[in-house]
Amino acid sequence: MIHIHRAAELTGVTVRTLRYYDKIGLLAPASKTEGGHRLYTNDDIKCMQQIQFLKRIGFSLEEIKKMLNSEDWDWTESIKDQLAYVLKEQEQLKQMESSLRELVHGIAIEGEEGWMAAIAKIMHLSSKDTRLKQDSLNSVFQPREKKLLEKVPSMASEDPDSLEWIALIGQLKRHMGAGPQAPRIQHIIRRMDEKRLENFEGEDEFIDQLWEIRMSPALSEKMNLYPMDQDVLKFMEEAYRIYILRGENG
Amino acid sequence: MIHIHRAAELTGVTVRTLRYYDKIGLLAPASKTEGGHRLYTNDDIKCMQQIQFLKRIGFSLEEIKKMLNSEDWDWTESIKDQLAYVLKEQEQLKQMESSLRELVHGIAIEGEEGWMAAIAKIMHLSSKDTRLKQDSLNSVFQPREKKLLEKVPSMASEDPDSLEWIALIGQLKRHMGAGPQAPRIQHIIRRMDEKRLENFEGEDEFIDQLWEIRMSPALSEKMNLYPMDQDVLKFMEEAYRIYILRGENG
DNA sequence: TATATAAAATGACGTAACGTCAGCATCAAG
DNA sequence: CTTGATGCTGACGTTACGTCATTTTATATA
Repeated sequence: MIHIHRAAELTGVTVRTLRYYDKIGLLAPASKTEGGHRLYTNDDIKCMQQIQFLKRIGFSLEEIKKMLNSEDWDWTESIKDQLAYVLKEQEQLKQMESSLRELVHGIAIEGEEGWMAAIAKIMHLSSKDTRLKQDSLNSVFQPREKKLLEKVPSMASEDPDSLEWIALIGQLKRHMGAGPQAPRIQHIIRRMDEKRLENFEGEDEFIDQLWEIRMSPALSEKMNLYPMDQDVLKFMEEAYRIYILRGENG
Repeated sequence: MIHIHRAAELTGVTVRTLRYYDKIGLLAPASKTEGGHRLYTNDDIKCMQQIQFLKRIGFSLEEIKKMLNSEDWDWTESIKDQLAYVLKEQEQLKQMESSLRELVHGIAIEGEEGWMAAIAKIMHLSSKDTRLKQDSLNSVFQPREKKLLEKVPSMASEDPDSLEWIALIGQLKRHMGAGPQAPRIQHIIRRMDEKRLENFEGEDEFIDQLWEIRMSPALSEKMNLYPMDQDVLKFMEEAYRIYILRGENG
């Protein structure tokens, strides 16, 4: 005979929870004192732990009650249902995660002041009509080039290559104040050039086309490329010019 | 001037929701008629869509209200928090999923009558030790070095420098197959070395210490550093050795 | 202008799983 | 018999609305 405080300790829940479960008829203690104090047995504790488990895998108290009460319960069915539900929840959370990462990347590059713009941009992208994006994509590129386009950094991606593009652009923006010939900037540019060669080798006319798109913010946004400010682009061009010149001379 | 039914259509929520948001002070319509009918403007609709977005990524109405009201809000902080929360939820759901799958398996083997036994087995797996972490951090580093530690890439970090570290490690891992002397690898290593000099100049013994921690996966994980596999570390050391040698010779 | 009808308003109650507080009863020890 | 610790019940609060029930307003037609 265990009183309620000890039972709460043993099962890891609060006293209130035990009383609540008693009240809703989920788990009544084996006996009570004359004064009405609840007295739990070891079996009650075990039952409680089972309830905790079923709760952890996502069943509601109402469902658990039904399961424990009815003798012949279709376990396979409810477990399958629950599995489907859990999988759906995971999908949703993944979407949330990707939206949040977009926001993180957006703010990292645009600075905190640009959050409103960042949200506006992302809102546009994550609106339910994904077909518009496909349409504009189809209108500009041929099938062969669409495969290449997948290698271009899109904001939501976690893949290391895309991630570094975003990181490099962010650093470029952050250190713009040092001027285009600063070593730190030149290192970034060199790294960008390396990556350009590695990822898009021999596809120069494709790159050119892409470049033009980036110069038009509206089009870039439609196509889900990471939007870059005009001043960053100008700065980048300038730094790149210097990089090429040094390469030719030294 | 749009009345409430149309506004509900445009934003994809119910009429009740709009009235509710008005009541709790989250979004009041721009004006009302004499009789008290709510009249929304286009700006109201846009605001509503922003609210919908913030809701979709998991913020509560209370949080959204605070965000929209206060002018200077720490977006990075709340977004980071939210991301952490979402990731934690995903972890939980994954655990649920695996438990559910085990249950399916268990019932398939034991038969429906054995479900009690199946649950008992699986219950064993779910213990909960989440202590430590701050402790281990305090025990290894002095205060001065903890400040430096903040510059080290942690998994939840959003700033471009940290992001690139993660991206570089990811790429290293991905292209390990090419061997340590491949140009692509050597470029990554060079970039890492540049960043090391830029971010941690003159803190060599700290770097060494960090390196040791990274060699111990358990400790590294506890401290929330980006987890690196042993083989990646070995590979990186080898590639770095080659990089240094080439620098000395050429 | 009177009326029929659609649409809008407010208010109350319900949800899931408890937390928190108030006020009173009971238990074990001294 | 007192006292302090513990337990009891009941009520209200939480989130983001859904679902009535009742009443008021807006608009179109006769």
